[in-house]
Amino acid sequence: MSEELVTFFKALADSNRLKIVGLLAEKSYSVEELAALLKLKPSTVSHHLSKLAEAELVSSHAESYYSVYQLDKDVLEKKKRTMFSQAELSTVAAEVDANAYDAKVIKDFTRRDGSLKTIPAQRKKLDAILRYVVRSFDAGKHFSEKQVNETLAKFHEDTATLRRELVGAGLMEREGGGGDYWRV
Amino acid sequence: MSEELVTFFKALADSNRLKIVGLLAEKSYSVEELAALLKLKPSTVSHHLSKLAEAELVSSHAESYYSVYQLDKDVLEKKKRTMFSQAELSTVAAEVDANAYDAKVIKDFTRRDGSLKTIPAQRKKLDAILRYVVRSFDAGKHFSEKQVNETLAKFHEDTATLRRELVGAGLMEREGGGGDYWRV
DNA sequence: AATCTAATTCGATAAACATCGAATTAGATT
DNA sequence: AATCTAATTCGATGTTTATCGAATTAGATT
Repeated sequence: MSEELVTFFKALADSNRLKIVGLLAEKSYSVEELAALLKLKPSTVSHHLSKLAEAELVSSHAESYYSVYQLDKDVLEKKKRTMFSQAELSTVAAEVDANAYDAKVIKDFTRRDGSLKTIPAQRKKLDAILRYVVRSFDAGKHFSEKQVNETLAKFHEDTATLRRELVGAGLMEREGGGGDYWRV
Repeated sequence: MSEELVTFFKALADSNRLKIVGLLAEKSYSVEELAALLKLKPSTVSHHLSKLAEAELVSSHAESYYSVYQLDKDVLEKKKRTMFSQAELSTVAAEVDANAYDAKVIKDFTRRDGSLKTIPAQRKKLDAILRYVVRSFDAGKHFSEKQVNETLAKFHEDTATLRRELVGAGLMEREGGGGDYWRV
């Protein structure tokens, strides 16, 4: 998906290639002419044109001795319209692993055995850890406060804090003073 | 002028930076969060963000421990609108030396003393050479055919061809069968 | 004031890339 | 068919750049 976008931006991320686009916007040119105008060797210009062609920005046709290149203005217009659209941006964002943040926090705060080194002080990290801890409670089942504490003790001695935060974060609910807990 | 444009495209010509833009389009993130999501080190993300900031695509503000980065959507919108406009393209094209083509052709076809090695067969090159040759005739003055031939002989022995082509290209005009020539 | 924590900067490294010259290819002219 | 000419491809080179880890900086919490 977004590799195509990178190809597009890479194609334009060079001052000589931008000049080529600027020149071709006016009229078509052969490789030789572009090389003379840019003071580059034909082989270099050929290389630049192949990058622009890969991004579908230019195309060429033979004309006597020459390969005459022209700008594909309709492609340019289309790219311009879709560029940075909501759809495009979220497509790019969708390529990142949304779980990577939680995974990193869990990795940072747990030991090999899965217990917590410390309880994170920072909100976002605590939330990630709570999402990790709550997975130990089967959904649908109900637990006494004693059972909850036993499970939480495998993670950290401060079971009271964990219990309170789980409820506060809305990951578990409680009913009655004595304590009937379940995962939401 | 176009260095700014190159900076802009370079900023977007990397898949991780595109992902950052995609993520920031949704909401703000700290460096640490971005690093976790992209599976990169914070120092690397910092480097990417500074490139995006240089292109004025993102900015940051301090928030407790964190530097929180946000996307500058208005800048993005503006860039999108002006991008590839007629004005922008001709600005870029204007940076190339319009005389470079003629200069290259003249260099390729003349000897140290300014005389022609050959007369170009190809139209565009011949035109460039004719523009070079015609500079030897003072504007405003009139010349007999004999005088014209004397001047052209310094360039090439085939004075008849040069004379005919100069008139044909509209660089000189003639009046009367005998020959009264002048530069236009 | 002392201590944390995240961000940034710096130095190093490996990969990507712009540029060139030489060799080759593809087409057109003679 | 033989010969030109421009374009492309290939190999080499020096520069840029993405990435990391270590050291430093800047701010906030205790």
